[in-house]
Amino acid sequence: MSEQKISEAIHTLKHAGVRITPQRHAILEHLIQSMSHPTADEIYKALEGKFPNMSVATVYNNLRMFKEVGLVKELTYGDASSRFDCVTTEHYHVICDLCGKIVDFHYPGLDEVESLAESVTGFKIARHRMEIYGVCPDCQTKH
Amino acid sequence: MSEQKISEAIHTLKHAGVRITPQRHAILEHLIQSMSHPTADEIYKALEGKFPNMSVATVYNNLRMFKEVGLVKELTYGDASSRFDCVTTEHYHVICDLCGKIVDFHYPGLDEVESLAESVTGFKIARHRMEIYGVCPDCQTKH
DNA sequence: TATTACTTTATAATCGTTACAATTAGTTTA
DNA sequence: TAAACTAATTGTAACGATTATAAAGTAATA
Ligand SMILES: [Mn+2]
Ligand SMILES: [Mn+2]
Ligand SMILES: [Zn+2]
Ligand SMILES: [Zn+2]
Repeated sequence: MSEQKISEAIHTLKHAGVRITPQRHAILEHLIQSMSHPTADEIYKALEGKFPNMSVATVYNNLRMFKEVGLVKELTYGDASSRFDCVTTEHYHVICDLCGKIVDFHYPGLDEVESLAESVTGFKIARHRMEIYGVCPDCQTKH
Repeated sequence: MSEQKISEAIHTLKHAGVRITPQRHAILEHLIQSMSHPTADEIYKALEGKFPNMSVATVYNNLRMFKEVGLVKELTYGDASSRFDCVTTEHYHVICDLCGKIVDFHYPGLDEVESLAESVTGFKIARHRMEIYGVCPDCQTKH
């Protein structure tokens, strides 16, 4: 289960010459075990019981670090906070307009879109992002 | 040309019971004639010669208004400012990773992605967003 | 142990955006 | 037309997420 993933991640960090501090370990563990897409502040609040003195800057610092070594991806949205995803394999997200729930959505990739964009615009395309919006099953039943 | 579009937009506004103030007209005109995707601040700066006393709040207020009546769409990005697009027909954007240039990209729409997402997740899908990232022709030649 | 580099912490600063209250301008009513 | 009402603009304060900075703590190394 997630034990496996945590120790892999720690190995990656050690290999990158990064110290495994208690705070760092806890942030990583929370990210992996939560199975969700938490914001920096959600992580901060989730850990304040265990680390009453941890600074919110520590959460941000470490999330940036994790991004740099490829352990997490940042999902950015307009006004709201960024969310962080430790599933770094290619996938999309379906987001509920009402409650904000984010669900992973695996899809074959849109290579043809990229190659068409490349030929039409002359850009050298590197990647794309896509999110799909709607109303989740829970919110549908709640009227 | 854009004259046509401006008068159509003004008609829409009047129909919505909105006064056409000089500031409002200028913001609208700039949006339509610029043929680009300006930020609120870019609009503000572009008009400060003509309206030295205009408040930045006026730009934001009117952009929100335009959005509400469907004249413009807001493109939101992570950290950076929102950009505003007065082409409200369905299209995508190709964005340069180096200079930030935004180019329209028309593509048949991804209805199959939406319907697959709907069946897989149980969401009632309403829409999606997609952006494609790469390096623009200009930035490619500048090495 | 002394030195060094890394990490955390606390807090100030930044930036885009919005809220608010006062003022101005336009519209309707008497 | 004048008064009353409504909409819009302005200037500025506030907000919220994130980053910068400097001081203090901790681990690694010599
Ligand atoms: Mn995900
Ligand atoms: Mn566009
Ligand atoms: Zn929902
Ligand atoms: Zn470019």
